[in-house]
Formats: sequence, C-alpha cells, structure tokens
Amino acid sequence: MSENKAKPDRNWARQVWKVVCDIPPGHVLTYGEVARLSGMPRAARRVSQAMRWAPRSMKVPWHRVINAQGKISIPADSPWHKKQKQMLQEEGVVFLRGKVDLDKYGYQGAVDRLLWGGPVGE
DNA sequence: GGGCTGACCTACT
DNA sequence: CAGTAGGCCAGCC
Repeated sequence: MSENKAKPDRNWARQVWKVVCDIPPGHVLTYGEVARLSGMPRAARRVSQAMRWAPRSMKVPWHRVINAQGKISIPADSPWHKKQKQMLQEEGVVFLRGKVDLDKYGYQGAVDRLLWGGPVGE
C-alpha cells in the first residue's frame, strides 16, 4: 500500500498493464481491444502511452499489443520495433507480409480456439 | 487557462 | 488494397 504513491493519472495505466499481462502467450491484442477490456473503449491511444510507460519490473508483455492493422505500431526508428517482432515469433506468432493474422492470433480467435478446443485451420 | 501531440480506431473514397 | 478525414482523451508546454 505504500508503493501506490503514484499520481491518480497513472492509475488508469495500471489497469491497462493488468489486462496486457492477462494476454496468453502466442496471442496478440489490439490497442482498441485492450482499451475496451480495461474499461475505456475510446482509450486506444492511452493504451499506447501506457505501453511506453510500462516498466520492465512489471514484465508487461507489451510486445503482444499491436494495432488494428495487425502490424507493429512502433516506428522502425525504434529498436523495440525489431525486438517486438522477434518476441512474438518466439511466442509462436507468425508474421505474414509483415502483418499478424488477427483472425488466428487475435482475441476473438483465441476465444474461438478455446470453445472449439482445437487448432485454427478448421 | 489554452493548445498541440500521440506505440490509435473507424469509416469513407 | 491504399490513402484521407474526423474523433477521442490524457499528458505536456
């Protein structure tokens, strides 16, 4: 209870990190989905900011968060862009033409897989 | 107190 | 499929 001395502004970011930490390995979530799961459907932009503030001590899988286009939103200028792509590939995510198939690795695809309890190609 | 920025999204052309 | 326009909201100057 003493570590929570951060300003209330950063409090919303905490919820975002919590949702991101809930993303299963081998799956990705879009900023809009994460924002909606965090309770702020219009906060897609806020999520991006939260990723930037995500401290390493939290081990937040920020690399599992991508944009609605299924592509990495980090500018190629940043070394993290290359890092994220490698991280996802390590998790089992496949990049097609530089994009990720949200139909398979997206949240909706994850639920479908859990309900059907089988591989995606069906 | 006001205005610009941004790891975005959705919709239309 | 690619490009453009509008919206949305917190952080920073």
